[in-house]
Amino acid sequence: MRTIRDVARLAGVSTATVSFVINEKAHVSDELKRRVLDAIDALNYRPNNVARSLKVRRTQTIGMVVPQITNPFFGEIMTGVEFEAHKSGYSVIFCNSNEDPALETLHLNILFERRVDGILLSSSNPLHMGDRRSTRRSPVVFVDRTPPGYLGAAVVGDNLGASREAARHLIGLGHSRIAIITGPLNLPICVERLEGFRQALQEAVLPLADDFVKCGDFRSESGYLTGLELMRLPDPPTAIFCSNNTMTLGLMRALGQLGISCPEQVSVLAFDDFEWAASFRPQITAVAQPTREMGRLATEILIKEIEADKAEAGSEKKQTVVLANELRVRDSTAPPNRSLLMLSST
Amino acid sequence: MRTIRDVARLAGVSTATVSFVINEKAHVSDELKRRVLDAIDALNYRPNNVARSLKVRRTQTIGMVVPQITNPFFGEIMTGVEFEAHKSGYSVIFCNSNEDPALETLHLNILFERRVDGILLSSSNPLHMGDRRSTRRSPVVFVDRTPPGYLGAAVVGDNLGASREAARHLIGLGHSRIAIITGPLNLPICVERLEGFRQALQEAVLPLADDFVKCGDFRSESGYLTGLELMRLPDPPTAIFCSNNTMTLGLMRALGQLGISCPEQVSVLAFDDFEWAASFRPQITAVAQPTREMGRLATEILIKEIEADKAEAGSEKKQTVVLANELRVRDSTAPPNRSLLMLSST
DNA sequence: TACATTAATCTAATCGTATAGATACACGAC
DNA sequence: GTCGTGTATCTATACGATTAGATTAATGTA
Repeated sequence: MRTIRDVARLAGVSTATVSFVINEKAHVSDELKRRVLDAIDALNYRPNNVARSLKVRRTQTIGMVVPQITNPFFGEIMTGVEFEAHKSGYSVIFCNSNEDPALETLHLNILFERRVDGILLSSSNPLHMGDRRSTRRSPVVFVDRTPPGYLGAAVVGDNLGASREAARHLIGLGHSRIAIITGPLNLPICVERLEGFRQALQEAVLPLADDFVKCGDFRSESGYLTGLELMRLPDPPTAIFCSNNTMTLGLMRALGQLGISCPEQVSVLAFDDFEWAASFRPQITAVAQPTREMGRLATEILIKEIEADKAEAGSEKKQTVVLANELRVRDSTAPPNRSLLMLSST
Repeated sequence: MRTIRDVARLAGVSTATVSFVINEKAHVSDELKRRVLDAIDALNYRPNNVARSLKVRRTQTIGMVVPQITNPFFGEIMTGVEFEAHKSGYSVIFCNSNEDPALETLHLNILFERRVDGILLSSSNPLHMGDRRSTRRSPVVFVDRTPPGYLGAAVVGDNLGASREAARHLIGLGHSRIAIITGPLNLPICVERLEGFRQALQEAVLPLADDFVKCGDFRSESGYLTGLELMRLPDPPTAIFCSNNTMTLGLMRALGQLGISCPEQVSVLAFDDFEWAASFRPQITAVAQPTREMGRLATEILIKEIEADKAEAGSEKKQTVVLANELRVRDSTAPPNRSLLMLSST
């Protein structure tokens, strides 16, 4: 492997000069510049960024930890992250915490030891206090999921507002027996989604039976199981609000298995849209979050913070940015069908 | 930021001793070990992996370049990669080439300058010869897509065999007017998929009209457009074989828009399965590739090669591993319906 | 001509770690 | 008591780049 010294020797200059032409940091005469470039070419030299990082104390790398690398929701976020990072000359290391707080902490430590310049975190750790030490070391921007009570830099969706709007939509269609499948309630986003749902029901003076609040774990299987439970109740709901995309997949599978048609017998409204939702039946009415933009914006903010760190240590106004979500009404929600309802409950 | 020297000073030992206890490379007395660990704890010291990498000339990092980070197909592969890499103590930098050969080359160069220990590549560059120089520098394992005529390390699916089997399935149902939507034909995998399809038709002595071979670009939109073209032919096909998942989404959208029902009026068979295929109507009959396993296995092979490089320069038997694909028959394929056919062609 | 100023280039230290080789010490065997 | 052997620890250099500060050359000015 060639080094900057090899290039310097072949070009008959000092290593400093080679460094200057590579990084365009100082003016170098045309003559020397040519010789250096020729030497680089002849030796097929590529700078070693590890050495560079050690010296300049920046790696041009950001780390991102997500709870489910498989979930297209995070896939879209990652796409936005990769795009924005690459645009600004950063590479990104993606890590999968698999919804496991311990694994998340492990990943954060690994990333720190690699001296990433900053971290994007979609946390699955509700007790994030213990990690303050490790996250405080380098700038962190939270994406989608923040720790409870967190007030620093973050980019999130309007979970409460969107859920309230979603529930209103169902109520507006005439539903009064509405159930919700929540995610793990130690995550703030899940509490917010439940809270928005509750508010809408309260506005409309509708009851919310305990039976109608099912707590899942964001995995497909839990959507399937809680879906079965709900629809096997003596008086099943006429509409279900499901708190994320993977659980919705499970829910739809449960309906299919029970032979319950949607939206004729039960309406389904999902949090999180999927790209392919428009290609199949029923087309799901969903709350769409601007995922790619979330990733892009979080990265932009993080990089701004990283580069500000250099200039001034004074911590800027770190703010949580809340992006608006959009309710996309499609075919899976419709007015309750009383005749069918009677049929199914006999 | 604390360094190993700070730890050594506080513990009253040399940096070598600290290094030994951290890496467990040599025996250190219990007494000193305790003092070192206490000092590490007191200073909240974290080793700097950048410096370590420079010294030992390994970064414990692998780079992966994929054509579409958004596509769940690659998402699954990445999941397998991340899992296996983390298991072996490697981090992974994911890059998105966005099906752009120039961007792919740029990413490969960036990864090389970062001195990744190895590279996983799902190439969108059909003329990959020019890159030999850059890819030869560190071990490379191709995943899913290989360059034409490539014979080195790779993990791929059995495209030809699976396509042949898929076409046989359609033929077995009684179809004789079968169309195909291919991907870009400069990619070997696309040629293979077309070839397998052709072989099955030849076996059955069925004709393949030029009209029935549409070339897409692996994006949803091209599936939509070619789908429209196919179904607007004077004599449209009774079955369509679609070469990847995103184009299938477009195709289904086209059918929906034209009011053509599947499988009653046309059967659809897709290459690439989706996790959610079982949750919606119609449930798509698909060729499922073992994506996660592809990623996992490719990573395992790559890491084995990396760690062998250390020991012996002798290039092992680098082989292309072909994983079997599975045809999952669901609802989107059925025998052609003659009465409906008559109806639609008048 | 002598001197100040500026620009181009070089010298040498540094980033934080790993590790080869040197050193010191303890323990038996003779 | 001497010598060899093995173990524990330390000293000092190297990894490959950047960059402050020194040096040299070129130019302008009085």
